[in-house]
Amino acid sequence: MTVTLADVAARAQVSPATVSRVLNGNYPVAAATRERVLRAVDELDYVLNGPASALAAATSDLVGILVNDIADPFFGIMAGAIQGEIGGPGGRAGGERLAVVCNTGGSPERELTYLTLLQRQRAAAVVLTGGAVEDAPHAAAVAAKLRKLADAGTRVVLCGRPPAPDTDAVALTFDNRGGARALTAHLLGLGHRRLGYIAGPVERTTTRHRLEGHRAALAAAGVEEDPRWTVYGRYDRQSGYEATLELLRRDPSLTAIVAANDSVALGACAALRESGRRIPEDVSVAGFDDLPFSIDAVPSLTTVRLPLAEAGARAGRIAMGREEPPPGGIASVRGELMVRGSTGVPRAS
Amino acid sequence: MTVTLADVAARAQVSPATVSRVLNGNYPVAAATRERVLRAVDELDYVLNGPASALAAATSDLVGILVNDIADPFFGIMAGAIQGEIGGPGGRAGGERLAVVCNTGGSPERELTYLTLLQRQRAAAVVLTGGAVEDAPHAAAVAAKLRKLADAGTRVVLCGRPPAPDTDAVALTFDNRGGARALTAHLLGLGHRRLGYIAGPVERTTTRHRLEGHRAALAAAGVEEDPRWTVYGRYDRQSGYEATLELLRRDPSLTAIVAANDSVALGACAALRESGRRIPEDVSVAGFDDLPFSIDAVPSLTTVRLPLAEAGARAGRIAMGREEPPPGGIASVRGELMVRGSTGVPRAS
DNA sequence: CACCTTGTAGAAAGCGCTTGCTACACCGGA
DNA sequence: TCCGGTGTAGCAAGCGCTTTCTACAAGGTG
Repeated sequence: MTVTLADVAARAQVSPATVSRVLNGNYPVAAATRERVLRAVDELDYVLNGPASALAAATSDLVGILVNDIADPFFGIMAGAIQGEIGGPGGRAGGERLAVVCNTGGSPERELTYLTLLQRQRAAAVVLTGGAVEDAPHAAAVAAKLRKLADAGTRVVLCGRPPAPDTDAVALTFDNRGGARALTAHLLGLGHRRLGYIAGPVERTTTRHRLEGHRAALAAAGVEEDPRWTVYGRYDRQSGYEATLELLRRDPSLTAIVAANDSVALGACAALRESGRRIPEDVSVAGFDDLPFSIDAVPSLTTVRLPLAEAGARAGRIAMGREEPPPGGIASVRGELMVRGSTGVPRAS
Repeated sequence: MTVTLADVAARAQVSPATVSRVLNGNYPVAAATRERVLRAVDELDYVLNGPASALAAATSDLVGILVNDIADPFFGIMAGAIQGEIGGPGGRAGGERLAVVCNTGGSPERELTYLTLLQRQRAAAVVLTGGAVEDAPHAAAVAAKLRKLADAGTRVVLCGRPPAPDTDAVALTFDNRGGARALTAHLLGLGHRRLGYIAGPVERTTTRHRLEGHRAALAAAGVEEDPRWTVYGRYDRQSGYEATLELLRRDPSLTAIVAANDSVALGACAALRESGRRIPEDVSVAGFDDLPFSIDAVPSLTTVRLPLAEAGARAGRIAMGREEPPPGGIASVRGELMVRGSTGVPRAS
């Protein structure tokens, strides 16, 4: 059998209650007694029974982190930063929490199921990252879940995700619109007038916001947009590759391609190169996020840097109650335009 | 208050035991009764109390996945694949498990702490990914933990990690040595004789194995190695950048650089380019892993493809008991040499 | 010296669920 | 009619911990 609290108590010649108190450090215990207990714990190699403890205390030390795609560094970086603050190991004494990353794969059902699972585990906090799915019933279901979680005492934080109305979830949103607008404005400033846009999945808020920013910039500059210039895809490299070929087929005279994110931009570069076009002499390319590899693209990628790690860390701290939530529970995190080699003045047409 | 089993039982006019049995589906319950219970569950919006359930049943539905760096796609891809098989949501009915990814940051202490945390939660299975740290005391501590976990009924699987002796953990190892050897042999075949090697952190098994493979290839070709040609670093881009500068300083006549992994190789490319060298005309570069972005490097990266997703999926299935472990509990997974544009014949010196 | 603090430790009542065992119908066969 | 299945459901005993309440000793105070 495994060692229990009672075994430790017997060995240390104290009551189980005392052992529990020593372990939790939330009650005065005489130094000598504590010593004895700790020695017994050590000798017996005792490990607390998490479920039992959670049941009795009606709280758990689990913190859930939901991500759309764990293989995507965008989420990996945020998750890492969040987890770093949650502490898990390495955190401040006693407050050892198990930060768990759940991969929804962008599927609404999985998202809900994971939330239920976390609710079932009575998680201490939940952090949802990345764009939400814009499906009314699903959004409502998620909001209801979040409300229920909050009611049960779980702290809910959204990181890089739009606020959830009717929920007291704290939201740290990325200013996707603003970033996209600045990016496209940069391109327009260089003289581009025929810009292709490779969007992400239609139903994602991130997709919509970035596209809106792009269009706002066009509108502000008085550039009329051709509907053929927008293609929807996924947030991965291959999607960028395919979408670019499609874009070129529709209008070979495009002088710039704005991608939904850096991975997509990389795919776009590959497609352009294969079609014999030079970057940026023939076509400029821009991404979004500024993931680590973007600077190593050739030419290096013009993009919008999102402070993924910083935002994640902050979300983590808020989830742990170690930092005040922003006023109103909502904060917008701005991106920074990184102008690099992949964008330049358009070729004289 | 939250809804409990008893509330559901009252509502459905049955005993708590019956409700439990309906929910777990491990005992015959009359269809009509089941119906009634399920309706009550639905109406009350009941969510099982995980800790209580785990305590009573002495098992939990948690599965832990330990990774060295969650922001690194190498781990992200594996973790995603493992999680996909673990099921979490989307898995087969009833078997809903919470697959949790824990980020050790490559720190031995964190690794141990996470293992303890998982042991505390009475995890159903644990998958450790990536290279282990080669520190005798630490290795022993981990082995002891793994043994204890196994004793407690937790299935332990190592994925992309060398077998742990004296442990009945199933191991799916990557053939780093063989892959590295093939890679360097390729370079030697092209005519290179002066090859720089950028290794990972010294204490990692992965680092050692890849380096050994590299040296084995050199030895087999009768090429004498200069100690100055090896530099140790981290597994990230910046490390590759810095190490390359160091390598060039030590010996500007190198005609090829073999990197510990693709990220490092990317950093190496950047450094070479900045120093005015062309790839592969002046210097060939090779990576390892074949992460998604490697094919988009310019020129695209010669590397060794590791079947990350496949291995992860297999590890996940084994962890779930849905696939037989390999004979002897150990399987070696081979990499595949991907020859691409970043390697070529050396310049005529 | 009685009395109240203060500091420590134990007794015991759960926390919400699972499950072995028991109980009760109801059925067909003897 | 009696009896041994067979199919369902309930009882109740925990699972291993936390925490309230109580107990007691020691020390200070009037």
